[in-house]
Amino acid sequence: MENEKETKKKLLECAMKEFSEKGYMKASIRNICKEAGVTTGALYFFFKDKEDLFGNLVAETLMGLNKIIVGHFMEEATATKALADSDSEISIAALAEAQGFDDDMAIAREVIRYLFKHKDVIGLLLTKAQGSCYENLPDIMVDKVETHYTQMYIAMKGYKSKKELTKEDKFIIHWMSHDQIDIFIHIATHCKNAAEGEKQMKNMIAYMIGGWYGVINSK
Amino acid sequence: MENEKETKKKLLECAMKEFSEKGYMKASIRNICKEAGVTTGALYFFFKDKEDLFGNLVAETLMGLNKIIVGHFMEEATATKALADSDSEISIAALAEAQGFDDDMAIAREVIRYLFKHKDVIGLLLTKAQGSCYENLPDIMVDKVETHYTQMYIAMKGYKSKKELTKEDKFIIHWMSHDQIDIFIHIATHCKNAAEGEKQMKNMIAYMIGGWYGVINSK
Amino acid sequence: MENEKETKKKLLECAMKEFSEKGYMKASIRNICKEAGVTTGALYFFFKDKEDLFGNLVAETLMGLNKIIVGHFMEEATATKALADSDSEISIAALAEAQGFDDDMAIAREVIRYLFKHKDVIGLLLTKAQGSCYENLPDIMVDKVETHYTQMYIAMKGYKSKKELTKEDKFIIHWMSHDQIDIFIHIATHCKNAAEGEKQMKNMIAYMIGGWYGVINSK
Amino acid sequence: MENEKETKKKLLECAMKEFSEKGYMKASIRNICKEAGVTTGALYFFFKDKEDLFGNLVAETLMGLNKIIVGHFMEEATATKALADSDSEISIAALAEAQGFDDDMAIAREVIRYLFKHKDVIGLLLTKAQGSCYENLPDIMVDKVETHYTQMYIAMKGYKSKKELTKEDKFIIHWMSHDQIDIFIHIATHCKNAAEGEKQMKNMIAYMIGGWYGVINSK
DNA sequence: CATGAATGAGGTTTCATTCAT
DNA sequence: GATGAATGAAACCTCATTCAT
Repeated sequence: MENEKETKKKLLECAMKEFSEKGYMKASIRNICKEAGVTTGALYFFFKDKEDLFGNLVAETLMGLNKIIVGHFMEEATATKALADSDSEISIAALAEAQGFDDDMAIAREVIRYLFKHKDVIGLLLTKAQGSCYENLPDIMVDKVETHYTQMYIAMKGYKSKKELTKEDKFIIHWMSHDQIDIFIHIATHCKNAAEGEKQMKNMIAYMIGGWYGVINSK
Repeated sequence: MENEKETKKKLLECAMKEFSEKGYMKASIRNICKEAGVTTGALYFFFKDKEDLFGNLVAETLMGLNKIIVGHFMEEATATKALADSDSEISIAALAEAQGFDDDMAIAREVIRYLFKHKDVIGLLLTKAQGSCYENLPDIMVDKVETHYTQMYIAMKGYKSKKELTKEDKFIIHWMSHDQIDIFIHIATHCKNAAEGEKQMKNMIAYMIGGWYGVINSK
Repeated sequence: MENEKETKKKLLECAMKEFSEKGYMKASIRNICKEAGVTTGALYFFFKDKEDLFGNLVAETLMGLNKIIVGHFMEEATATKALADSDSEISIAALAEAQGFDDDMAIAREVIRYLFKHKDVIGLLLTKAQGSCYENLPDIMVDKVETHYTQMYIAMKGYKSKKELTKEDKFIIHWMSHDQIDIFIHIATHCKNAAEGEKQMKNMIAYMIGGWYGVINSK
Repeated sequence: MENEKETKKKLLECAMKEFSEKGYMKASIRNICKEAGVTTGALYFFFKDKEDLFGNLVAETLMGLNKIIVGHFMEEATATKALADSDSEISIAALAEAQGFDDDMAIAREVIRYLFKHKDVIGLLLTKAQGSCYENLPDIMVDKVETHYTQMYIAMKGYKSKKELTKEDKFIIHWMSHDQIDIFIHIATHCKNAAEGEKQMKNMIAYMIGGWYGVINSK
């Protein structure tokens, strides 16, 4: 009863090690099994295939991350949108600043804590997934953030509708969304722990906010 | 004499196609040769191994890129350093702004033109090199930029020496260097041509400058 | 007590499905168990191995079929033999015709009804058994029929003993036996139900009888 | 130069042996290579995959067989059709008999000779191909013969058009077509050589002709 | 009666590379 | 310069079967 999942655990551990060292594609099922002291058949009893094995390593963490990101940015998007529907122009910009950015640190803090709570899995997902179905994860997260940032950008620019967005607007919004995700990735992959991550995050946020205003105020 | 380099050219063309489609690791030497209408033996006459083949595709472009980046940022670094050695504090910041940023567009323009002049090879290097010895290229370029940015940061912060740099300073400098490179990559991979790239670059620079000031001015 | 045979039944059902769809060799024990919602261990409690599982599916039907064929053809063989031992030559041919063929429809009808009563199992046996120990079933049945047909052939040819059979005689007897079985297989696999099978059987019998006379009367 | 295709030949020989002994599905690529004293990679230099290997063994023979069967039965079909378009009813039946059957022996002789000329390959195709793309070969040949036999049946029945064919007619035509092919298979798999095959064929043809008349004349 | 776990051998196919000619 | 042939290792995966519990 106690050691009933010993093998599976061992397999997952060894898989984690192998994937972390070699990346998804170069990781060898044989190696993982050999390391775990088990035949390949045993692995295939627990996991459907290589992808499933990788999935078992990251799925839970990924869902949690997703919940946090979608959750927060959706909340905000709704709030921003509500305000964007009101009349006074000044208040919009003020609010965007007050609500959009000042809250950022809080959100970021949660994200970062989560990232570090699952540091190794996150590392796998962000830098070792090439060849698996998770290889586009950052892009997917960027997409989610982008929706939110588009609303915020519209509000700050004083646009009345999405239709006023130029090609250039869209491009820079995409970039800033991308950069937002990249900041998280950077912190996750360059800081030792959450405490340090949060500390560095302050500058990162200053950078981002500065960047936003740079863009918004540029002619 | 005439067709003796025909085969090599064909091979390189087909290799470019294969690597571009599948990435370094999934690319198949056999496929490349089949496509080129040549046996694998022939390929190994011209190239030492898979890595060498890839290298032949990208080496020249890479060296050119290197020259541009190193060249420019080194020039600047020298100039900035000279100024940093002078006394007046005000002039330093003013200069950093005047010289550091205003010139950025010029440099960026050159880089971008170069990127688009070798768009396909650059694409290979930036997004398809995983598994080859070039997979860390962006990191290497970041390192180069970082030297320059460190000088600039010191100047703008009014530090008197490198020794005043805190851990946080170093971290954000690294991030901004990374982001600078990322901006180039983003443009190279998201714009159709140099003209569009340059157009989008304006906002990108506004973003970066804003970011810098955000960081420098943050308490 | 009640559900103790539930599992076995379920297993047999799923085995039937799997064997029918993929044939003996390609059928997967794992699949069968998965489909039955049971582990492979359970299957091996009820059945010795793959072959035993297949056997359990077909054994009963096979025995019944065997009984019918052997039974009937043996009866006939005895009857024909008795007549063959009598003297009058004419009566032999007349009888062979009168008794041998006219009864065929009755026998065939019974066989066909049986085949369709166990259509699915018969289908398994006749077309999906390759790789199992039943793959030669048709040959075995042919052998049984052949004994009978040999007697009948001797009678119709007016031979006095088995020894008069030439190599050619034996060959065509074997063929006709084979064809007889093939007719049953053809009907079992090409007709929807017994009724249709019986209807088509008329022509088949006309064909066979015609064939026999063709052979008997040929120089 | 002389032994340049030694390996391929060896591989084909061993493949022939393995397929003949175990059938397509149970045949093992590894075994074939081991037997040939070659690594699996070598096999995959010459053949695309298992199916291609099997195909190389049978393709040529199969095409030849096809040519013979299609060729002959098409000729006949044309001839019969031409006659069927003429007026006198009697002549049609007479002709069908005279031309349709009397020529059968000649055609059969050619087919049989061909079968025995490629006895082993034919054996492979007819009894060992299950699991490969050739597993339905007999059915395909039956289809080809069936077209011809349908014309012949119409002529002998005195029908004026295909539309007069009942379901029963079609069924028995299919059967007789099937049986025709089966006769060839039977001979190919039961006779030692062409000479014996041809000898046995006489009775087989008598059987078939008798069968046809049995069917045609049955009420 | 059945589970869950594991074996071990085997399956086909692909890979980058080598080398005599 | 290039071919054709071959290597040998490795890839992922599936199989029927066993057995302690």
